[in-house]
Amino acid sequence: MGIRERKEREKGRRRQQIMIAAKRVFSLKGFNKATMEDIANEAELSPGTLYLYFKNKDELCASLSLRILQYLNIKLKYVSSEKELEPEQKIEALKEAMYDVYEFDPLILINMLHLQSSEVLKNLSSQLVSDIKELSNNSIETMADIFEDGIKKNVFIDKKPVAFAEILWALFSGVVLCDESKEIIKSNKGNKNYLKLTLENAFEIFARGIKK
Amino acid sequence: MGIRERKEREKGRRRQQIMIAAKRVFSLKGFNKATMEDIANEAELSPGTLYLYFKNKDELCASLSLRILQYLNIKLKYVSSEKELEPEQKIEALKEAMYDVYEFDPLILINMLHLQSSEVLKNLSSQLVSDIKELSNNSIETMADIFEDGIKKNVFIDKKPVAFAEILWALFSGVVLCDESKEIIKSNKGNKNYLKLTLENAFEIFARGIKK
Amino acid sequence: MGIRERKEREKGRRRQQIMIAAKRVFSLKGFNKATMEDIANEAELSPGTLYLYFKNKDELCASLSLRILQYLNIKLKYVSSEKELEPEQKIEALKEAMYDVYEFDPLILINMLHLQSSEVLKNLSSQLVSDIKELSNNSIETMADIFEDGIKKNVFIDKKPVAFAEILWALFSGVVLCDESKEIIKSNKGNKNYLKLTLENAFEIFARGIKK
Amino acid sequence: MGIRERKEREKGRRRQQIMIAAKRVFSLKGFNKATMEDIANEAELSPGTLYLYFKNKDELCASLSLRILQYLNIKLKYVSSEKELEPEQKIEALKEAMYDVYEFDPLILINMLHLQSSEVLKNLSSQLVSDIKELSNNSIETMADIFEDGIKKNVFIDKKPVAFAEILWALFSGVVLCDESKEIIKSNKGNKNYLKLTLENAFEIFARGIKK
DNA sequence: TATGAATGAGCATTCATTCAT
DNA sequence: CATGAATGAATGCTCATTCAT
Repeated sequence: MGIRERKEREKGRRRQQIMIAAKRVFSLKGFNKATMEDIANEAELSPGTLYLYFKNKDELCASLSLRILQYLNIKLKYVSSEKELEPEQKIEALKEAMYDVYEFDPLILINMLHLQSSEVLKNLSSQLVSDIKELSNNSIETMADIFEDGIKKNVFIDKKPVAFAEILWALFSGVVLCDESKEIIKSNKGNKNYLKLTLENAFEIFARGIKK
Repeated sequence: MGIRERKEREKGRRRQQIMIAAKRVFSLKGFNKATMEDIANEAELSPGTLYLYFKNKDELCASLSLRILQYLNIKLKYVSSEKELEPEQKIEALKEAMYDVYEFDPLILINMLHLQSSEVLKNLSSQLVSDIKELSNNSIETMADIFEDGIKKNVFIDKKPVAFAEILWALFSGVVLCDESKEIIKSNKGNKNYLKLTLENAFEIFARGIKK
Repeated sequence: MGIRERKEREKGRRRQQIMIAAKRVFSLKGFNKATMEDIANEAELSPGTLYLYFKNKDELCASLSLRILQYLNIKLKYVSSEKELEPEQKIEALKEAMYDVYEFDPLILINMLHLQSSEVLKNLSSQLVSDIKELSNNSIETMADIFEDGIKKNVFIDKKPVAFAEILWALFSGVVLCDESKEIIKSNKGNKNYLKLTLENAFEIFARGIKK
Repeated sequence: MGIRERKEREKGRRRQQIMIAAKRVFSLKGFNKATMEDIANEAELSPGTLYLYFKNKDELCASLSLRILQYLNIKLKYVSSEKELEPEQKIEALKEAMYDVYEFDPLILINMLHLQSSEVLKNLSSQLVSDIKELSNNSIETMADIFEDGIKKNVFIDKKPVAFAEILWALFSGVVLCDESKEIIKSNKGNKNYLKLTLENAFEIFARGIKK
């Protein structure tokens, strides 16, 4: 292992250390009332050091979201690739994966919501923004794939895999989608109905589930 | 109508005016980056005036949540009381009600999430906190009633009405519940599993919905 | 006098109050070591109040330069307009004017130099930058006019009025010129020789002055 | 050459390398906005290394001034010692020398001005302070000598050699003198009129220069 | 010697809140 | 009631300087 490599790894460790501390402090005090000094104390580092690893407070927060997305993505990819599982088993595995994610970071929803503000996005590096968007899309697609598989094998009903993926997604990070609708609105090609449609799809699924 | 009454009504109008402005600003900048001055400008009032109608910024935010809860509650009560509707029609009406709520204030989710922070709760008057809790409970109960009705009439399967109510609730304001779990955790009588259970219930319902 | 007018005047007074305090503190500690809190204390105001009247520290400093330029400009305009003065008397008046300016604010040179940094210019409102440039140019032109007048009346030698104006100027605010050369360099139309030329002109004048 | 000597020379080289980098960075960003890290990057060294060669940032800056003063001093001494030159040729040579200095480091004026702050002087080693003062005085004296020479030979008018030296000096480093007046003011033995006198002298010379 | 990660004091700036008018 | 100028505590962030390697 070269020196460069070791340093890179060391740097990664520090970032983790800070993010874990941040997670603890955010969950205790909320994003706003948590100060960088709080986080530094929790990480047993000095305030200045935080800025060696994160450009600013918003970027630290967004990195927490990126981290959970990466974790989710790995889990989903793994479930999707398990060839020998039956569709229903895959759904079961998916369910477990989602639980895992929640266990890993119960704050996921709040973190994702915090990204919603365009004022926050201004403070993020474009790299980070595009990473988050890419992982979000990947996750939705992988979830959809899992359902597609069930449909192909005639175990699931048709038409709703994406809706299902989305309602799951909405539960965890609804706002990322919301953010995309904003862009659609901006570009004058769409309207505010995205979340409404998601809810509508969810209702249809619910409706089937509760009927005898 | 006495003078006192008229003044009371006038005061209510001003509060509405401010809340509408706050909603617009929050949706644009997010709760944290929105300043009281922004809101005052949007409301065409001076910053000082805001404090004649709301104790502080957190209470203004919480009042937005209370407002949407009141709106939701009226809608739900109305659906529940429609004796002549069949259970499936009631679900359909419920669905429309939820859409209405979303149309009325798409920010509901974020507002509710913001209440989660115990640091925020400290700043609220106990009156406001209890109002919100009461309306939250009423809404869940009314939703549950609607499903109960269907179960009694043998249109819906048994056991899941509350689960259904909760998943809906989770979609809109899950975090208020989450906040309660926090209190449970604090009092050392419970654990973090509330949202997990909600998700679990949701999965079961989903699972039925997608099976042939 | 309308209310608006009175407020405008009041605002101007506050700006003066702050600038006078800033001048005192800057002269005592230098621009960098002077803190906004120092200035606030000196002005018997709170730090926040400073930002109601000046966008940031750099803009407060630049405003000091603008202020002295305005003072200089008035003095010069007055000297230039005195029809009944002989050229030599005008030069004498100009000399007194320059002394006055120096008495008014001995820090002028340092303030002007501080503007030199492009990093500082970034922090200034474009309005302020253009005001400063305009007044600088006006001052040079008015000085040149005074010498022109002497030349026309065959009291002064030809060709050097602008050079003379510039050498005076260089003594007081050389860097503003320097800054303009920077722009010339940027636009690839010029080179770094502006100050050199100024010196060269000065030398020619000096040379004449010291010869028998 | 001994090892000690070679090391000393090596050390001098490093100091030069750093000062050259500092000069570049200062000219780009100004003294205040330039960071030690900027300078280290420009010098392709690490920040820590800078402190092996300079006690602190202020001392690095002052060393730049010292360097230019040394350069100037050598040039002046050489001009002064050229016995075979006529006074007017010496002035011409002096002029060239000043141009050279300006070419060598156009930032000289700003560097000198920065030394003005008594807060800066506190951070300098007394050795460095006395070196700068000595070289400053030497330079003025050498310039004065050059003019004296012309006066003795009846080529220049009497009385103004020091004034001329000072006006030149004021153009380049006026503030070092200014700084001395400050000390005089501090010790309650003098007043603020030094620069005023300098200007007055300059005016007299100018006045002669522009008359027919 | 050289490094560069870590430091932490210091500071500019913000903004919820107040209060004299 | 309404104002909005003033407040000043709070905090994000910087950067000269240090020190273990």
